[in-house]
Amino acid sequence: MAFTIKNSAKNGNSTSASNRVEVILDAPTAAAQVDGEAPLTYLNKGQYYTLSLKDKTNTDASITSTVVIMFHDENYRKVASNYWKFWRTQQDNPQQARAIDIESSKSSGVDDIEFQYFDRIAFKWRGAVGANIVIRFNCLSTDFSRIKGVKGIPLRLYTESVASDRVEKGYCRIKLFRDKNVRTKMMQSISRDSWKS
Amino acid sequence: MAFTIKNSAKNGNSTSASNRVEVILDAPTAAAQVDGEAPLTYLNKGQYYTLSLKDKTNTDASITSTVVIMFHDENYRKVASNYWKFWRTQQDNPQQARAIDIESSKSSGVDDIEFQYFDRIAFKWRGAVGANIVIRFNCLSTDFSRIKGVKGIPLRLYTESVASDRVEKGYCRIKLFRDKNVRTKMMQSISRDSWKS
DNA sequence: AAAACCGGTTTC
DNA sequence: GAAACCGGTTTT
Repeated sequence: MAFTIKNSAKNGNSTSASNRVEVILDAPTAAAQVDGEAPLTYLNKGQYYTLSLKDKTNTDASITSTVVIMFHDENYRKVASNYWKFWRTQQDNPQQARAIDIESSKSSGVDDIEFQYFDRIAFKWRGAVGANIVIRFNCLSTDFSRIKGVKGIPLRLYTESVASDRVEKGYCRIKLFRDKNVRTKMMQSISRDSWKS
Repeated sequence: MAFTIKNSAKNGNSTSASNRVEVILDAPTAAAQVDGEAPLTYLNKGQYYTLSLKDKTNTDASITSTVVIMFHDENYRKVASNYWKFWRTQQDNPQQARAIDIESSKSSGVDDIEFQYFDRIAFKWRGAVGANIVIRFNCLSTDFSRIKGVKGIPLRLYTESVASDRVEKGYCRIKLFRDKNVRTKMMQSISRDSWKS
Protein backbone atom coordinates (compact mmCIF):
# COMPACT_ATOMS: atom_id res chain seq x y z
CA MET A 1 0.00 0.00 0.00
CA ALA A 2 2.87 2.32 -0.67
CA PHE A 3 2.07 5.80 -1.71
CA THR A 4 4.48 8.44 -2.79
CA ILE A 5 4.96 12.07 -2.16
CA LYS A 6 6.47 13.45 -5.31
CA ASN A 7 8.89 16.20 -5.91
CA SER A 8 6.61 18.76 -7.43
CA ALA A 9 7.66 21.06 -10.21
CA LYS A 10 6.58 23.98 -8.06
CA ASN A 11 9.59 26.15 -7.68
CA GLY A 12 10.83 28.31 -4.86
CA ASN A 13 14.07 30.15 -5.29
CA SER A 14 15.86 27.85 -7.67
CA THR A 15 17.59 29.49 -10.56
CA SER A 16 16.30 27.04 -13.07
CA ALA A 17 12.72 26.60 -14.10
CA SER A 18 12.69 22.82 -13.84
CA ASN A 19 14.40 20.30 -11.64
CA ARG A 20 16.79 17.73 -12.82
CA VAL A 21 16.70 15.67 -9.66
CA GLU A 22 13.44 14.15 -8.56
CA VAL A 23 13.05 13.15 -4.93
CA ILE A 24 10.30 10.88 -3.70
CA LEU A 25 9.56 10.00 -0.12
CA ASP A 26 7.81 6.67 -0.03
CA ALA A 27 5.68 7.02 3.03
CA PRO A 28 3.38 4.01 3.32
CA THR A 29 1.29 5.39 6.11
CA ALA A 30 1.55 9.07 5.58
CA ALA A 31 -1.28 11.46 5.01
CA ALA A 32 -1.48 15.14 4.59
CA GLN A 33 -3.63 17.86 5.96
CA VAL A 34 -4.17 21.30 4.60
CA ASP A 35 -4.18 24.01 7.20
CA GLY A 36 -3.68 26.66 4.65
CA GLU A 37 -0.05 25.82 5.25
CA ALA A 38 2.30 23.35 3.67
CA PRO A 39 1.08 19.76 3.52
CA LEU A 40 2.11 17.67 6.48
CA THR A 41 3.31 14.10 6.33
CA TYR A 42 3.05 11.97 9.45
CA LEU A 43 5.91 9.60 10.05
CA ASN A 44 6.78 7.23 12.85
CA LYS A 45 9.99 7.36 14.81
CA GLY A 46 12.16 4.32 14.22
CA GLN A 47 10.29 3.19 11.14
CA TYR A 48 11.99 2.72 7.79
CA TYR A 49 11.12 4.98 4.90
CA THR A 50 12.51 4.92 1.40
CA LEU A 51 13.72 8.05 -0.30
CA SER A 52 14.21 7.66 -4.07
CA LEU A 53 16.38 9.93 -6.12
CA LYS A 54 16.28 10.09 -9.90
CA ASP A 55 18.04 12.14 -12.50
CA LYS A 56 15.32 13.06 -14.93
CA THR A 57 17.91 13.75 -17.61
CA ASN A 58 19.43 10.33 -17.06
CA THR A 59 22.89 11.78 -17.38
CA ASP A 60 25.59 9.36 -16.34
CA ALA A 61 27.22 11.67 -13.83
CA SER A 62 28.04 11.45 -10.15
CA ILE A 63 25.63 13.36 -7.99
CA THR A 64 26.23 14.22 -4.35
CA SER A 65 23.15 14.48 -2.19
CA THR A 66 22.60 15.40 1.42
CA VAL A 67 19.48 14.55 3.40
CA VAL A 68 18.85 16.70 6.45
CA ILE A 69 16.30 16.69 9.23
CA MET A 70 15.60 20.21 10.49
CA PHE A 71 12.85 22.42 11.83
CA HIS A 72 10.33 23.53 9.30
CA ASP A 73 9.57 26.94 10.72
CA GLU A 74 12.09 29.68 10.39
CA ASN A 75 11.61 30.79 13.99
CA TYR A 76 12.56 27.37 15.24
CA ARG A 77 15.48 27.11 12.87
CA LYS A 78 16.90 30.33 14.27
CA VAL A 79 17.43 28.69 17.63
CA ALA A 80 17.73 25.14 16.35
CA SER A 81 20.97 24.50 18.19
CA ASN A 82 19.22 25.01 21.51
CA TYR A 83 16.47 22.57 20.65
CA TRP A 84 18.91 19.95 19.43
CA LYS A 85 21.07 20.47 22.47
CA PHE A 86 18.09 19.70 24.65
CA TRP A 87 17.19 16.71 22.50
CA ARG A 88 20.70 15.42 22.88
CA THR A 89 20.57 15.53 26.65
CA GLN A 90 17.46 13.36 26.60
CA GLN A 91 19.12 10.64 24.53
CA ASP A 92 20.71 7.55 25.96
CA ASN A 93 24.05 8.32 24.36
CA PRO A 94 24.17 12.06 23.79
CA GLN A 95 27.62 11.76 22.24
CA GLN A 96 26.72 9.51 19.35
CA ALA A 97 23.04 10.26 19.09
CA ARG A 98 21.82 10.69 15.54
CA ALA A 99 18.54 12.30 14.51
CA ILE A 100 18.51 10.56 11.14
CA ASP A 101 20.02 7.27 10.10
CA ILE A 102 20.44 5.37 6.88
CA GLU A 103 20.05 1.62 6.62
CA SER A 104 22.86 0.83 4.23
CA SER A 105 21.94 -2.80 3.72
CA LYS A 106 18.49 -1.84 2.46
CA SER A 107 19.67 1.06 0.38
CA SER A 108 20.87 0.77 -3.21
CA GLY A 109 22.81 2.83 -5.70
CA VAL A 110 24.64 4.84 -3.05
CA ASP A 111 28.36 5.31 -2.41
CA ASP A 112 30.57 7.10 0.05
CA ILE A 113 27.95 7.53 2.72
CA GLU A 114 29.00 10.11 5.29
CA PHE A 115 27.66 10.59 8.79
CA GLN A 116 29.58 13.70 9.54
CA TYR A 117 26.72 15.41 11.38
CA PHE A 118 24.01 14.04 13.63
CA ASP A 119 21.22 15.57 11.59
CA ARG A 120 22.23 14.62 8.06
CA ILE A 121 23.46 12.00 5.66
CA ALA A 122 25.60 12.68 2.63
CA PHE A 123 26.24 10.25 -0.21
CA LYS A 124 27.00 9.91 -3.91
CA TRP A 125 24.95 8.23 -6.59
CA ARG A 126 24.90 7.99 -10.36
CA GLY A 127 22.37 9.90 -12.36
CA ALA A 128 21.92 7.13 -14.89
CA VAL A 129 21.12 4.60 -12.18
CA GLY A 130 19.29 6.52 -9.47
CA ALA A 131 19.34 5.79 -5.76
CA ASN A 132 17.06 4.36 -3.14
CA ILE A 133 18.00 5.10 0.42
CA VAL A 134 16.21 3.68 3.39
CA ILE A 135 16.19 6.12 6.26
CA ARG A 136 14.96 6.21 9.81
CA PHE A 137 14.36 9.02 12.27
CA ASN A 138 15.37 8.86 15.91
CA CYS A 139 13.48 11.87 17.15
CA LEU A 140 9.92 12.88 17.88
CA SER A 141 8.33 16.22 17.13
CA THR A 142 7.63 16.37 20.86
CA ASP A 143 11.23 15.66 21.85
CA PHE A 144 12.28 19.29 21.92
CA SER A 145 10.48 20.21 25.11
CA ARG A 146 9.89 18.45 28.40
CA ILE A 147 6.45 20.01 28.65
CA LYS A 148 3.73 17.40 28.57
CA GLY A 149 0.58 17.78 26.56
CA VAL A 150 1.80 20.15 23.88
CA LYS A 151 1.77 19.87 20.12
CA GLY A 152 4.82 18.51 18.38
CA ILE A 153 7.02 20.80 16.32
CA PRO A 154 6.73 20.46 12.54
CA LEU A 155 9.98 19.29 11.01
CA ARG A 156 11.42 19.40 7.55
CA LEU A 157 13.10 16.67 5.57
CA TYR A 158 15.44 18.60 3.37
CA THR A 159 17.55 17.47 0.42
CA GLU A 160 20.34 19.16 -1.39
CA SER A 161 21.81 17.63 -4.51
CA VAL A 162 24.89 18.78 -6.38
CA ALA A 163 24.99 17.75 -10.03
CA SER A 164 27.32 19.35 -12.55
CA ASP A 165 28.02 22.34 -10.30
CA ARG A 166 24.33 22.96 -9.96
CA VAL A 167 22.63 22.78 -6.58
CA GLU A 168 19.04 21.59 -6.28
CA LYS A 169 17.15 21.88 -3.04
CA GLY A 170 13.89 20.37 -1.91
CA TYR A 171 12.00 19.57 1.24
CA CYS A 172 8.98 18.02 2.78
CA ARG A 173 7.09 19.09 5.92
CA ILE A 174 6.78 16.23 8.37
CA LYS A 175 5.78 15.42 11.90
CA LEU A 176 7.31 12.54 13.80
CA PHE A 177 5.19 10.46 16.15
CA ARG A 178 5.91 7.80 18.64
CA ASP A 179 3.62 5.07 17.43
CA LYS A 180 5.20 2.10 15.78
CA ASN A 181 1.96 1.59 13.95
CA VAL A 182 0.04 3.78 11.63
CA ARG A 183 -1.22 6.82 13.40
CA THR A 184 -4.76 6.37 12.25
CA LYS A 185 -6.07 9.01 14.59
CA MET A 186 -5.24 11.87 12.35
CA MET A 187 -5.15 10.23 8.96
CA GLN A 188 -7.45 12.23 6.81
CA SER A 189 -6.57 12.42 3.19
CA ILE A 190 -3.86 11.45 0.78
CA SER A 191 -2.07 14.21 -0.99
CA ARG A 192 0.59 14.26 -3.61
CA ASP A 193 3.23 16.74 -4.61
CA SER A 194 4.14 17.73 -1.10
CA TRP A 195 7.81 17.69 -1.92
CA LYS A 196 8.77 21.25 -2.65
CA SER A 197 11.77 22.49 -4.54
CA MET B 1 -16.98 25.81 50.27
CA ALA B 2 -14.36 24.26 52.46
CA PHE B 3 -14.67 20.63 53.25
CA THR B 4 -12.52 18.62 55.58
CA ILE B 5 -10.91 15.25 55.55
CA LYS B 6 -10.85 14.10 59.13
CA ASN B 7 -8.41 11.99 60.99
CA SER B 8 -10.45 8.86 61.32
CA ALA B 9 -10.43 6.65 64.38
CA LYS B 10 -9.62 3.75 62.10
CA ASN B 11 -6.40 2.32 63.39
CA GLY B 12 -3.51 0.68 61.68
CA ASN B 13 -0.56 -0.30 63.77
CA SER B 14 -0.80 2.27 66.49
CA THR B 15 -0.34 1.01 70.01
CA SER B 16 -3.24 2.92 71.41
CA ALA B 17 -6.85 2.43 70.58
CA SER B 18 -7.64 6.10 70.13
CA ASN B 19 -5.68 9.11 68.99
CA ARG B 20 -4.93 12.11 71.02
CA VAL B 21 -3.93 14.27 68.09
CA GLU B 22 -6.49 14.99 65.43
CA VAL B 23 -5.28 16.10 62.03
CA ILE B 24 -7.53 17.67 59.45
CA LEU B 25 -6.61 18.57 55.90
CA ASP B 26 -8.85 21.34 54.71
CA ALA B 27 -9.03 20.64 51.02
CA PRO B 28 -11.55 22.98 49.39
CA THR B 29 -11.62 21.28 46.06
CA ALA B 30 -10.74 17.77 46.91
CA ALA B 31 -12.78 14.72 46.19
CA ALA B 32 -12.22 11.08 46.75
CA GLN B 33 -12.61 7.99 44.69
CA VAL B 34 -12.88 4.44 45.85
CA ASP B 35 -10.91 1.97 43.78
CA GLY B 36 -11.11 -0.60 46.48
CA GLU B 37 -8.00 1.20 47.66
CA ALA B 38 -7.44 4.07 50.01
CA PRO B 39 -9.43 7.22 49.27
CA LEU B 40 -7.63 9.70 47.08
CA THR B 41 -7.61 13.43 47.53
CA TYR B 42 -6.84 15.64 44.55
CA LEU B 43 -4.74 18.69 45.27
CA ASN B 44 -3.24 21.38 43.11
CA LYS B 45 0.43 22.19 42.97
CA GLY B 46 1.17 25.64 44.34
CA GLN B 47 -2.19 26.06 46.02
CA TYR B 48 -2.53 26.72 49.73
CA TYR B 49 -4.11 24.13 51.99
CA THR B 50 -4.69 24.29 55.70
CA LEU B 51 -3.71 21.47 58.00
CA SER B 52 -5.27 21.72 61.46
CA LEU B 53 -3.89 19.95 64.49
CA LYS B 54 -5.79 19.54 67.70
CA ASP B 55 -5.10 17.84 70.98
CA LYS B 56 -8.34 16.11 71.81
CA THR B 57 -7.32 15.93 75.46
CA ASN B 58 -6.66 19.67 75.47
CA THR B 59 -3.55 19.11 77.57
CA ASP B 60 -1.39 22.20 77.81
CA ALA B 61 1.78 20.54 76.61
CA SER B 62 4.23 21.17 73.80
CA ILE B 63 3.76 18.87 70.88
CA THR B 64 6.26 18.41 68.08
CA SER B 65 4.82 17.52 64.71
CA THR B 66 6.38 16.73 61.37
CA VAL B 67 4.53 16.91 58.06
CA VAL B 68 6.05 14.89 55.24
CA ILE B 69 5.29 14.44 51.56
CA MET B 70 6.21 10.93 50.39
CA PHE B 71 5.14 8.19 48.03
CA HIS B 72 2.05 6.33 49.05
CA ASP B 73 2.99 2.93 47.69
CA GLU B 74 5.64 0.89 49.39
CA ASN B 75 7.28 -0.06 46.11
CA TYR B 76 7.81 3.57 45.25
CA ARG B 77 9.02 4.38 48.73
CA LYS B 78 11.72 1.75 48.44
CA VAL B 79 13.38 3.68 45.65
CA ALA B 80 12.11 7.10 46.68
CA SER B 81 15.55 8.66 46.65
CA ASN B 82 15.87 7.95 42.94
CA TYR B 83 12.54 9.55 42.16
CA TRP B 84 13.31 12.59 44.24
CA LYS B 85 16.74 12.86 42.71
CA PHE B 86 15.12 12.99 39.29
CA TRP B 87 12.57 15.50 40.50
CA ARG B 88 15.36 17.66 41.81
CA THR B 89 17.15 17.77 38.47
CA GLN B 90 13.99 19.09 36.84
CA GLN B 91 13.64 21.99 39.26
CA ASP B 92 14.87 25.47 38.63
CA ASN B 93 17.09 25.46 41.70
CA PRO B 94 17.86 21.83 42.50
CA GLN B 95 19.87 22.88 45.51
CA GLN B 96 17.16 24.64 47.43
CA ALA B 97 14.13 22.99 45.89
CA ARG B 98 11.48 22.01 48.41
CA ALA B 99 8.64 19.57 47.80
CA ILE B 100 6.53 21.02 50.58
CA ASP B 101 6.45 24.53 51.99
CA ILE B 102 4.72 26.24 54.84
CA GLU B 103 3.34 29.74 54.62
CA SER B 104 4.32 31.06 58.04
CA SER B 105 2.39 34.27 57.77
CA LYS B 106 -0.87 32.43 57.25
CA SER B 107 -0.18 29.77 59.84
CA SER B 108 -1.00 30.12 63.52
CA GLY B 109 -0.10 28.45 66.78
CA VAL B 110 3.23 27.17 65.52
CA ASP B 111 6.76 27.70 66.82
CA ASP B 112 10.26 26.67 65.89
CA ILE B 113 9.49 25.78 62.31
CA GLU B 114 12.28 23.72 60.80
CA PHE B 115 13.03 23.15 57.13
CA GLN B 116 15.78 20.67 57.63
CA TYR B 117 14.73 18.41 54.76
CA PHE B 118 13.24 19.21 51.38
CA ASP B 119 10.28 16.90 51.88
CA ARG B 120 9.13 17.84 55.36
CA ILE B 121 8.33 20.53 57.87
CA ALA B 122 8.77 20.20 61.62
CA PHE B 123 7.31 22.52 64.21
CA LYS B 124 6.05 22.81 67.78
CA TRP B 125 2.60 23.74 68.99
CA ARG B 126 0.63 23.74 72.23
CA GLY B 127 -2.01 21.12 72.85
CA ALA B 128 -4.30 23.52 74.63
CA VAL B 129 -4.24 25.92 71.68
CA GLY B 130 -3.97 23.77 68.58
CA ALA B 131 -2.28 24.73 65.32
CA ASN B 132 -3.25 25.71 61.82
CA ILE B 133 -0.53 25.44 59.25
CA VAL B 134 -0.93 26.57 55.69
CA ILE B 135 1.08 24.40 53.34
CA ARG B 136 1.82 24.23 49.66
CA PHE B 137 3.24 21.54 47.43
CA ASN B 138 5.83 22.19 44.78
CA CYS B 139 5.62 18.89 42.98
CA LEU B 140 3.27 17.05 40.65
CA SER B 141 2.40 13.39 40.75
CA THR B 142 3.71 13.32 37.19
CA ASP B 143 7.00 14.98 38.06
CA PHE B 144 8.84 11.75 38.76
CA SER B 145 9.14 10.61 35.18
CA ARG B 146 9.79 12.36 31.91
CA ILE B 147 7.47 10.00 30.10
CA LYS B 148 4.51 11.81 28.65
CA GLY B 149 0.97 10.52 28.89
CA VAL B 150 1.28 8.36 31.98
CA LYS B 151 -0.67 8.39 35.20
CA GLY B 152 0.68 10.36 38.12
CA ILE B 153 2.07 8.58 41.14
CA PRO B 154 -0.12 8.58 44.27
CA LEU B 155 1.55 10.44 47.10
CA ARG B 156 1.08 10.46 50.83
CA LEU B 157 0.80 13.39 53.17
CA TYR B 158 2.16 11.97 56.37
CA THR B 159 2.19 13.41 59.89
CA GLU B 160 4.05 12.35 62.96
CA SER B 161 3.35 13.99 66.30
CA VAL B 162 5.30 13.54 69.50
CA ALA B 163 3.31 14.32 72.65
CA SER B 164 4.42 13.18 76.09
CA ASP B 165 6.87 10.66 74.68
CA ARG B 166 4.13 9.13 72.61
CA VAL B 167 4.32 9.10 68.81
CA GLU B 168 1.18 9.35 66.72
CA LYS B 169 1.27 8.82 63.00
CA GLY B 170 -1.27 9.53 60.34
CA TYR B 171 -1.50 10.02 56.62
CA CYS B 172 -3.67 10.86 53.66
CA ARG B 173 -3.41 9.55 50.09
CA ILE B 174 -3.18 12.40 47.61
CA LYS B 175 -2.49 13.17 44.01
CA LEU B 176 -1.00 16.45 42.90
CA PHE B 177 -2.14 18.06 39.68
CA ARG B 178 -1.00 20.98 37.65
CA ASP B 179 -4.18 22.93 37.37
CA LYS B 180 -4.37 26.11 39.32
CA ASN B 181 -8.10 25.68 39.32
CA VAL B 182 -10.32 22.92 40.51
CA ARG B 183 -9.73 19.76 38.57
CA THR B 184 -13.39 19.22 37.91
CA LYS B 185 -12.69 16.51 35.42
CA MET B 186 -12.35 13.81 38.00
CA MET B 187 -14.36 15.20 40.84
CA GLN B 188 -16.86 12.56 41.73
CA SER B 189 -17.87 12.41 45.34
CA ILE B 190 -17.04 13.88 48.68
CA SER B 191 -15.70 11.57 51.29
CA ARG B 192 -14.72 12.03 54.88
CA ASP B 193 -12.43 10.20 57.22
CA SER B 194 -9.70 9.64 54.68
CA TRP B 195 -7.04 10.56 57.18
CA LYS B 196 -5.67 7.33 58.51
CA SER B 197 -3.77 6.74 61.72
C1' DA C 1 -5.38 -2.61 15.15
C1' DA C 2 -8.56 0.15 17.45
C1' DA C 3 -10.22 2.53 21.27
C1' DA C 4 -9.91 4.26 25.80
C1' DC C 5 -7.11 6.53 29.16
C1' DC C 6 -4.22 10.20 31.11
C1' DG C 7 -3.26 14.70 32.47
C1' DG C 8 -0.95 18.92 30.93
C1' DT C 9 -2.15 22.57 27.59
C1' DT C 10 -4.89 25.49 24.93
C1' DT C 11 -9.07 27.56 23.48
C1' DC C 12 -13.54 29.45 24.17
C1' DG D 1 -14.35 28.05 34.53
C1' DA D 2 -15.60 24.55 31.11
C1' DA D 3 -14.54 22.05 27.18
C1' DA D 4 -11.65 20.74 23.51
C1' DC D 5 -7.06 19.54 22.10
C1' DC D 6 -2.74 16.89 22.06
C1' DG D 7 -0.13 12.89 21.63
C1' DG D 8 2.13 9.30 24.43
C1' DT D 9 0.45 5.25 26.98
C1' DT D 10 -2.40 1.52 28.16
C1' DT D 11 -6.00 -1.63 27.41
C1' DT D 12 -8.80 -4.66 24.70
